[in-house]
Amino acid sequence: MSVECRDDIVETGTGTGAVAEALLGHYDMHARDLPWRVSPAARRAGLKPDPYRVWLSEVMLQQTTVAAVTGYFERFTTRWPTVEALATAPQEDVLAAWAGLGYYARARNLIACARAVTVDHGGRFPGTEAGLRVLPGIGDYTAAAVAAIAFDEPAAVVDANVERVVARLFAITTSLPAARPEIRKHTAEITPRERPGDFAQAMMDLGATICTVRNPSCLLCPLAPHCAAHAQGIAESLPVKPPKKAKPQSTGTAFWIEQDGQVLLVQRPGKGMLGGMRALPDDGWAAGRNGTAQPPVPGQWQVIDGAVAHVFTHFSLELALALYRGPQIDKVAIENLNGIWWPVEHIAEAGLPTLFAKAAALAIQYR
DNA sequence: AAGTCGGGGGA
DNA sequence: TCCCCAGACTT
Repeated sequence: MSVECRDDIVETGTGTGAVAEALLGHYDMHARDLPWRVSPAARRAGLKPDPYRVWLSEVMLQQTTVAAVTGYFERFTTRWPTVEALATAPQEDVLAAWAGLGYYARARNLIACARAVTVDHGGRFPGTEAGLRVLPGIGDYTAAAVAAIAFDEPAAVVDANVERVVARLFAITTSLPAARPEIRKHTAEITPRERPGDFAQAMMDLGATICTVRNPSCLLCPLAPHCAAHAQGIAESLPVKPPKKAKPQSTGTAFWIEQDGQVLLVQRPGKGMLGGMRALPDDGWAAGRNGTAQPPVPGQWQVIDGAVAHVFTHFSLELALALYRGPQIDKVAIENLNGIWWPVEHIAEAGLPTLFAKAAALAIQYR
C-alpha cells in the first residue's frame, strides 16, 4: 500500500491545512470592511461578534448583495439593537422596514425566529449548528455561518461563493445541483478547526472579489497554487449550472383611489407573493396569470397602460395603473373591506414593495 | 428534484 | 439584455 502525498489535498484534523493557511493569510491583509463584520485583527485580539448581528446580516444577505443590504442592516440595528427588541416590535413595522429588500418570507421568518430565541432560549441564540438549524428562516447555510462566525464551530459554510471556489479548487465538473454533496464534503475537508468563522468569511470574500463568476483574477488569488481548475485552465467554466427556464409574462392592474389626501392601501395575504406587505389594491395578477382588470369599486377610472414593468424571480409583470376619478366614495365602507387609508404625503413610510412603490410614484405624478 | 419567492448591480 | 447574488421553504 502506498501513500500519496499531495499539497493540494488538505487533511482533516486538528491542524490548519495548506488551503486554509493561504486563505487566512490573505484575509488578514485584505478582508472587506463590512458593518456586521469583526475585523480579523479585532477578532484575534479577542473581540467576539454579536450573534444577533451575525444572524441578522446572514438573513438579509440570503440571495442579496452586500451593497443592497448595508443600509437596511444599519437601520435595523439602530432601531432594534437586540433580538429582544426585534421580537417585541410590531410585525407591520418590521415588514415596512424590510420593504424593498425582497423575499419577504425572510422578514416574516425573521420575526418568528427573534420571538423563538427570546421566548424559548432566554434571548440567546443556540450556539450549535444543529440548534440553529431548526429555527425559522435558518437553513443549512445560515446555521453553519452563524455557528462558525459567532460561535467558532468548524461548520461547513457553503453559499454560492463557496460553491464556486470549491468547484474550482477541486475541478468538479458535475453540474449543480448534483455536485452539492461533493462540494459540501470538500468544504468540510478544508475547513480548519482554528478560525472557522474567519475562514468562512474569507472564502466568501474570495468568491466576491477574486474568484468571480466571470473573469476570475487567478493571478491575484492566494489559492491559485492549490487550484485544480486553474491548473487545467478551466476555472471560469466552473461550476457548471443547468440551463434556466424562460420567464412567462403576466399583466395586471393596480388601483389608485385617493380622497382627502389619503390613498387606499391593502395588506396582502400572509403567504405567497409579497405576503403580509402593504400594497395598492390590484386585480389578482399572479405568476403566469393575468389579472381581470376589474376595479374594486365602480366609478370612473383613468387607465395608464404599461405604467410599470417589473421582473420577479420567475415571471415578468406589466402593470397598468388605474386612477379613480369619482364619484365620492364612502370611506368607512371601504375600510370594512380591509382597506387602509394612508396619507399620500407619507407614502414613503407605508413600506410598499418596489413594484407598488413604482406605481405609487407614477400615480402621484398623474393625480 | 423542481417550483416559489424580489430586487438591484454589474457586465 | 442577461446573469447573479452570504438561500429557505414547499410540494
